[in-house]
Amino acid sequence: MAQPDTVTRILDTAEVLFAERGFAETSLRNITSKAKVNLAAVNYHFGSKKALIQAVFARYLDPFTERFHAALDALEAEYAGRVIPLEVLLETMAKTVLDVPAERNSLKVFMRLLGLAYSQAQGHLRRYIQDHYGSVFSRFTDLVRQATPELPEAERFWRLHFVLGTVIFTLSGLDALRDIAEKDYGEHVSVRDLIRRLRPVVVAAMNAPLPDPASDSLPAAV
Amino acid sequence: MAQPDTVTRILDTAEVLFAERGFAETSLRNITSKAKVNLAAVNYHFGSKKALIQAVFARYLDPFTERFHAALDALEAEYAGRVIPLEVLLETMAKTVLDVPAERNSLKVFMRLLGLAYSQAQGHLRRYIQDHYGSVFSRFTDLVRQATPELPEAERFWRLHFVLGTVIFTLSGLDALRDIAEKDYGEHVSVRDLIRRLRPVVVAAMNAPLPDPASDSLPAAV
DNA sequence: TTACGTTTAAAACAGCTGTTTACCAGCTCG
DNA sequence: CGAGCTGGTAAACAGCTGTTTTAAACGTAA
Repeated sequence: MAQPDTVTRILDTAEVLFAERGFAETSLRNITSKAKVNLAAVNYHFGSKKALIQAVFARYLDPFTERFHAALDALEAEYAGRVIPLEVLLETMAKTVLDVPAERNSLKVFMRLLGLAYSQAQGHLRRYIQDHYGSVFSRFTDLVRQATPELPEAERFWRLHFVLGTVIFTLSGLDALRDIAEKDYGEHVSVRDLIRRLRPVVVAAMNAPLPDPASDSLPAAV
Repeated sequence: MAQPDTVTRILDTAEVLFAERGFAETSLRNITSKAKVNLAAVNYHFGSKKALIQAVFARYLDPFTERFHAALDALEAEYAGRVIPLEVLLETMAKTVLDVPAERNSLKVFMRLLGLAYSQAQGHLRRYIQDHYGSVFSRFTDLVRQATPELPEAERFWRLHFVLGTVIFTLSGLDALRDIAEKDYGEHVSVRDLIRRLRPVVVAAMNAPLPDPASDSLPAAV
């Protein structure tokens, strides 16, 4: 059995270690020794550790954006100008997210990486993701806007991030939570189980009644 | 006005740097030089970097658990055996969380730390928090159980973590999100604003309809 | 074959990491 | 007085970090 490409071996090993321990806690020597690759190969092929991190993300996000754009194209064609319901939009996103890493059976890794990217407050990664993949997100939020015309602009913005928090937080900490759930409720949950549970919660969150107008601070722009 | 204690100076500086850059990315030399304290002082007073990290958390969590227990005591006395409504429980928790760091005006730091603690998949911190502060959480979930008798055990467990994800995720990434919101919607949000927006969403999420039993509207992959 | 660019290998690089050591100031108490 | 303690200091420790350098092996084309 021919070993995969050196570049591929590095990426495969790096994404697992990054997901397990974080970026700063994973050294290039950890990666290269486990991948059975020479240390210098990383700098030769990727240039730097930062670039390697970005490459790990790109390997997930590039196919994701491509398929998500395609899925949205299909939806817009199907609905032919009519408003796409919110549930359909959310379902489509979930399907695409689940679909992309399925080939490598590594949804867990993907979600952990997203969680890490978010919890890295400052730095190159957030900028990189924003710059390279912000447009897909914009397109999605535009469609969500059309699907929820009754929501004020700012409210929709915040609610989208609320549910984003729920999903990333839950799926990125899945292993730890699953251990607790299994111990306390003797119930083994799969990722698919979890998404089934997430759906009604997310929909309810987006459709929640508007908050009371601010009482102890300036009223929001109405 | 005399400089604060060496121990306090270390803690004050450490919590800010940890919140800004994470634990691994913050060296003891970063902390001690900014705090104008000798490098060895950290190991002298705390023993190790790990212990310093735990001490930073303890300074928030110890007062929090104390007040939260007190607040729950008051609630149980007030309701005298009757079921405490879910909204009241959530409101009480929010108030306590807001109350604790108000003295140092550092709610933001507190939430960032919680987010970091959660995104650290493995390691000492999760164990430490679980061991030292798990009992308050258990008491709270017991009360939530009584307030939501219609929810299956496992469903309630997951929904609590869903909303926990929303809150921690949003508040710990507050600065970045606030910048976007301000730029796009010209609206400045305070933490209190955000909690006002969070309330109906969280309540709706907890009260969402139960998911379809193991339906398969999602493609079967994996 | 020679020649060439690509890929791997091992070693060295300077710099930073957490921790420990040895020492000193100032204090209290016998 | 000196012993003993506490808090603070500078220096050194061994080890790991990302990156670069040097050398060798490789496959392919002339």
